[in-house]
Amino acid sequence: MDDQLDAIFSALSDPTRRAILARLATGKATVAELADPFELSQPAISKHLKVLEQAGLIRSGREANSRPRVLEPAALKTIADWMADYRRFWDQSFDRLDDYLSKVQGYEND
Amino acid sequence: MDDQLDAIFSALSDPTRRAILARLATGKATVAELADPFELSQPAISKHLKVLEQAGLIRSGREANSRPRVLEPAALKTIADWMADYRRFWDQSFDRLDDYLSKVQGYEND
DNA sequence: TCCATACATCACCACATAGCTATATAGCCA
DNA sequence: TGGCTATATAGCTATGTGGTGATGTATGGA
Repeated sequence: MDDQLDAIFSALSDPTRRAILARLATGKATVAELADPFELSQPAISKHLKVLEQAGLIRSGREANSRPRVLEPAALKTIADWMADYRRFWDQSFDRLDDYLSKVQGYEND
Repeated sequence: MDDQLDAIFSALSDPTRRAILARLATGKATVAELADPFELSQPAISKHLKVLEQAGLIRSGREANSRPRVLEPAALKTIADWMADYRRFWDQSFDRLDDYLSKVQGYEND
């Protein structure tokens, strides 16, 4: 799971890849559609997509002869969980809300 | 600010650096203390610390002839803010809580 | 069957990164 | 001043990453 964090953070460290995720947040897209905003070659985009897919941030589908990508949000939850340990450092009010929610939702309280 | 995200995500993509942050979450520490758990040379640790510092994730102090590091949580908030755009994809209940808090805090004065 | 489309993969290059050892620098103390 | 401690920097090597153009592969249609 350390490896997973490595892969996810590393994938997110590139602005092209973050832009691709932002596009996929609006819905699935083909490789050509994802490549369109960039001045990069198609193989370069395919490489970025491979990095994102291996990090678990996106998935590939198959429709006719295109391979549309979709966002895979679970991977982002992985880093949100990692960050939870640090949240208290930057946002105490967040902690208060979290406490409130735990109680409301009936989660256990430690 | 894209550069900042690059630097932060890139810094977090290394398990040694994440372990260093975890240690610093328990309080400030000298380079020697931070290096202790690892089988790496002292210069290797100093390099990692430089990466973390340039990403804004830690700060250096000065005490006698040591240079203790402390956590700098604001940088983590930067990526939390980036992730906020995606939170709806993995946790709808989180959204509900967030709405609740915005309202509650809208009537508070802190 | 043959061609076009959409994409993946290959082979290569330039540069960045992580590690090492050796050495430099800064503060403290005798 | 000289020496000890703590840490940074320099110089080197090996490997990883991001880009390219060329080529391979799968699907759909004429």
